[in-house]
Amino acid sequence: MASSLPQPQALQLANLEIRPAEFQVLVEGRRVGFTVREFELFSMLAERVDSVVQRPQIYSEIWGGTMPRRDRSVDVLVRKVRHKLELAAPDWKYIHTHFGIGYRFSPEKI
Amino acid sequence: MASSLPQPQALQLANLEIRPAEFQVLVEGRRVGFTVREFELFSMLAERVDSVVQRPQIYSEIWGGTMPRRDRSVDVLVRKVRHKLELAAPDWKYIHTHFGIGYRFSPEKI
DNA sequence: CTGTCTGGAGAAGAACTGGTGAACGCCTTC
DNA sequence: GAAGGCGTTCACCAGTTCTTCTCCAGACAG
Repeated sequence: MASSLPQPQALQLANLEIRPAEFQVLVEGRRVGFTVREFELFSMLAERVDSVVQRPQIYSEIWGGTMPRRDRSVDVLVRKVRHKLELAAPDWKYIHTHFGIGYRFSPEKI
Repeated sequence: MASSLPQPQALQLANLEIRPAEFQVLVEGRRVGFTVREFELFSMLAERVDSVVQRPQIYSEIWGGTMPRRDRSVDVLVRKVRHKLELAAPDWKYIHTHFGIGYRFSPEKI
């Protein structure tokens, strides 16, 4: 029957298809396979394309509360997200580091 | 929101024939033998091929209301559906788990 | 060039989610 | 009223994910 589509809002961004309702991201049809946490990070950065998001802000949006000094959770999560994106799209770069500040999401083909 | 009545004749999907009017599914001619509940789960996933359906959504569509925390009804039902499908088509995989999210229906031959 | 600080990378243990088999209760049927 | 089918619940186990730790490379200041 299919009176309505499964994903009312699927976003397109560069070569990515983002399906918030499913916690899924597809690169040129291939499923990236983020976990829930990873998807949260990905989508919060993707919502702010091209702007640098500060580390403590990322922390508070995903974990809630204030980021403890010396906490590395954000870095580790960024690494995992980068890794999975690279597996799915080896010649693209999405998350850029801004030293001492935070991260910026900008899809760039190498 | 129980969708039960308006089903046309048989649908074909991969090696499956779905007969909504009879609550039955056939794999290459063999009857899978779902119960009503099992068929409900099967068909709600099958209607959304290739998209991940969240666990609570499955629950509310089949049982109605909100899924209680810790509830395992969906898992158990998925297992039964998987089991019967496997008996009927041992070298096919239909229902895929997305950890922490839900399930996705995509017929795949092994 | 050297020292210091920030982030990248890999790995181990903890915590959590889902898989699985079985028991239980409710109906229906014989 | 006994038996079987069905749906639900429970308990235990396995696999996945999250957190944390340690070590290393790169950036920046002096």
